[in-house]
Amino acid sequence: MARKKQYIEQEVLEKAMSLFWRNGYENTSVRMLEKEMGINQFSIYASFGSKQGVFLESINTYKKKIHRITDKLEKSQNGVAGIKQYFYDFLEFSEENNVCKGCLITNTVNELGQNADSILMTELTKFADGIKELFQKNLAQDAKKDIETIEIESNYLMTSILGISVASKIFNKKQVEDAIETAFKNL
Amino acid sequence: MARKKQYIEQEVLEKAMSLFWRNGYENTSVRMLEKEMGINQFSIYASFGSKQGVFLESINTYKKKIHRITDKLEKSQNGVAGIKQYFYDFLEFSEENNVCKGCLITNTVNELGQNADSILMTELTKFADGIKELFQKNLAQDAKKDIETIEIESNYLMTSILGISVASKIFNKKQVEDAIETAFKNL
DNA sequence: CATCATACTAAGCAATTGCTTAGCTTAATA
DNA sequence: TATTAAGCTAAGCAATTGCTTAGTATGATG
Repeated sequence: MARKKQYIEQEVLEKAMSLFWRNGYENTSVRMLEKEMGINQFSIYASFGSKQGVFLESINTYKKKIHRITDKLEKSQNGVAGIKQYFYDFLEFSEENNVCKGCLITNTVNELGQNADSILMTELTKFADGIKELFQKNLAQDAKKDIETIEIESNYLMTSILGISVASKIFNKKQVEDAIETAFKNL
Repeated sequence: MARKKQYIEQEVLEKAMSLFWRNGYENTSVRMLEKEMGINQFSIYASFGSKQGVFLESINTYKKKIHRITDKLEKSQNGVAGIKQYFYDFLEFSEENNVCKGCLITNTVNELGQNADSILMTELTKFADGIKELFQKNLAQDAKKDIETIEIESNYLMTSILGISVASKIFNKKQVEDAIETAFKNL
């Protein structure tokens, strides 16, 4: 017995996510969100509680979006080759309108660091841990690799994908591809 | 025939740099700079013109500070081993009070990206290009490496050091060292 | 000692920040 | 058709942003 929402939360979240992805958390104001999401501030606060709330949901939306390629990695049976494919998949994923935005999660950790709210930080860490596990799972498909090697190489891969994430925002495609190709010679 | 400044510009810049390094550009307000630098806003604007001006000088101060280790890389004659040493030197350099702040230049590029003012962007790019040249110079000390190999491997090294810079802010020392060791296995 | 260019203090500027609220519109129910 | 719970509009809140300025203190020179 009441009025219907004139917007779909998932739809406006996609737009919010895109804005946060491009500009970072602090450099995105609620006024900017208003314009991008196409709804009034009242509606933003009614649906998501706070700017932080919109961001948290944007992170979740991002996770759903990237799930397409993490899922592919999860199902891969090609060992290191599968991980390398994930690097290339990520490169394609982080691109939009020929603008490379890196990884929203990485960008956020890099921007907020220790200052990040603890609920948010938990979400970011959970994602990173998930990726590391996928790397380890795929590394373990090579029976020659023992536990310690897998630990070392997964640490290496985590650092590498961070590098790719940042590099993709500033270097050209050839340079990033050089990096990926050389990075996997070590495994 | 006038009053003397009660502060030394280089001294207050060190403090400003440290604050920007910890918090990033946007998350550092002029009020925070006031407190950290220990001088009034009037003095800040009299000496540096604007917040942007303080930041630009902070970048220069950073360059001078990091010159200690880039200079060591410049003088190195150990080829790839010299570059690996630079990675470890950087790790130590970016640490302060047991808090790892990464690289101020990298942090800034990552935060501001395309939105950075063009004068600032020029300074950032110049620094990155300088590092890449040093990598190439050291790679070239191995006579077996041809020009194309050097180009590819320097692109790889640039991406790697970016990764180390970000990783150092979130991962523990062992994890970052794993990354460095593996990164240099096959160069 | 008097001058006066420069430095310092602290108050205040408009603009923007995240967030709230008063008053109106909508639409499913009785 | 009248009721009413929910959504929407737009104005406005205090706090903070980067920056300025009026008034005062300083100290090397004449």
